[in-house]
Amino acid sequence: MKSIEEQLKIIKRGVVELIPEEELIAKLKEGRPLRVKWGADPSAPDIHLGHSVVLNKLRQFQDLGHKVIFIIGDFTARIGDPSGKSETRKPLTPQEVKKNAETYQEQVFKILDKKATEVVYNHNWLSKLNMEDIFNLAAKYTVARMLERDDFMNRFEKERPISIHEFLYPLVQGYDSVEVKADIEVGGTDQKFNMLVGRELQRDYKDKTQVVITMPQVILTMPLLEGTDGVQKMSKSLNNYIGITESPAQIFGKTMSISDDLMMRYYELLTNENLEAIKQLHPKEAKMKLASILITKFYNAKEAQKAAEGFDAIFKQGGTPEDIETAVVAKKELNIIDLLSETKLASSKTDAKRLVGQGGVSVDGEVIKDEKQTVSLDRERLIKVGKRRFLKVKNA
RNA sequence: GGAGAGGUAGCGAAGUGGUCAAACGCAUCUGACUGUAAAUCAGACGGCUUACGCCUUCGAAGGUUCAAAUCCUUCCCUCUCCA
Repeated sequence: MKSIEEQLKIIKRGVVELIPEEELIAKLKEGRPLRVKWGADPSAPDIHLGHSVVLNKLRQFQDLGHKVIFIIGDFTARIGDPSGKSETRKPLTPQEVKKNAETYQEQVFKILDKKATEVVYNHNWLSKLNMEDIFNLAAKYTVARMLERDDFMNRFEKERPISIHEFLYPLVQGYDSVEVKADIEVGGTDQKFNMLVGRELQRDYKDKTQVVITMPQVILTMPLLEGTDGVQKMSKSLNNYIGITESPAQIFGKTMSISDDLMMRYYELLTNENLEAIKQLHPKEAKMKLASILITKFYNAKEAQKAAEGFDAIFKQGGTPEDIETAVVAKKELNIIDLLSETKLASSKTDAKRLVGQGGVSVDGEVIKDEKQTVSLDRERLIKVGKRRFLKVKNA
């Protein structure tokens, strides 16, 4: 095991806040594998680069000999979180949760070391709490303190609804820390409040759980990664994400489309590259390198190489990518509009007409201007919509 | 329980009987320019139709009217103040 100093150096890389550092040092001095908690809600099992910031940190802990306790928030996912206003997230069935949780794990273990990870489901203890337990839990915190949380305060000030049970979420998450006897909890800066609640609850429940917790969990917050738009945090609902299960070509393309400023941010949070050295590169070269690093991480170096070559082929030489999907259409010949809508390249016929009218559609490299044009499928045709959507179409 | 305000397209926000498929902003999409970047500029942005036009949309359901996002009734939901 590395020295305390070495461990601290690695642990602190990229971290926003470490609360409190002295306690972490004290824990590290005990020389045992620490229990590092990380919780996830399996309602949308799609991990993207934003999540990977925290996952990388967890992996670092594992590489230092510590253990990750991965809590799958299946209980909370089943209840549903109504933070949106019109679209109350519908509660998931146990089957859905189970399926999501499995998918989630597959993705998580692209980054985490399975051997050093303990996977637990929080329904195991949460579903056993009775009304009395819940009252006790709820009594630990006050409304004023709950409203300290940014998210709640904002909504409160903007006169947006906050449901009572949402106040329970931080408590429940904190209670998880009690159950799993966490030494450290890692999360995004948006989780700071919830994680701090965990600290307090661990102190409060010290006697009840009969666990000797010398010190409550240490909090470690990681920055929230901006999405490809460079402004808002990466999230699936904003459609500004790069998912780790996306194809190498997609990851490459999306990475290339981010702004130069954002690129440096990604380098900082997602790689271990020397930032000064990167700044010396031509921005385009640097961006291609970043894309390759990411693909190597989620796939392998070969795929990264392939994606880079494919990218060059398309955009430098005006060619097309190699792995284009092929759609099969029943008819031998059909109108370009129908073709676009049937292959889902356009969301509707009106949309298809718009695209053609704006010169955004080409077949076998030829731009189609006339929306009445028919496309014969006597052989495979290559359809291109916009700058980066390709589809091969052939007759069945 | 009482009083008041409000629910409009992905989001924010105008619109208070016909000229409303609904201004404007953001997001998105397409084109130009580029490094498939950003920024900028131009255009599009409910659906169906070659088109005239037709159909569906303004919390929900009914109703008034030649005509409703706009008026009436009931219901659902949110916020504020009082208790």
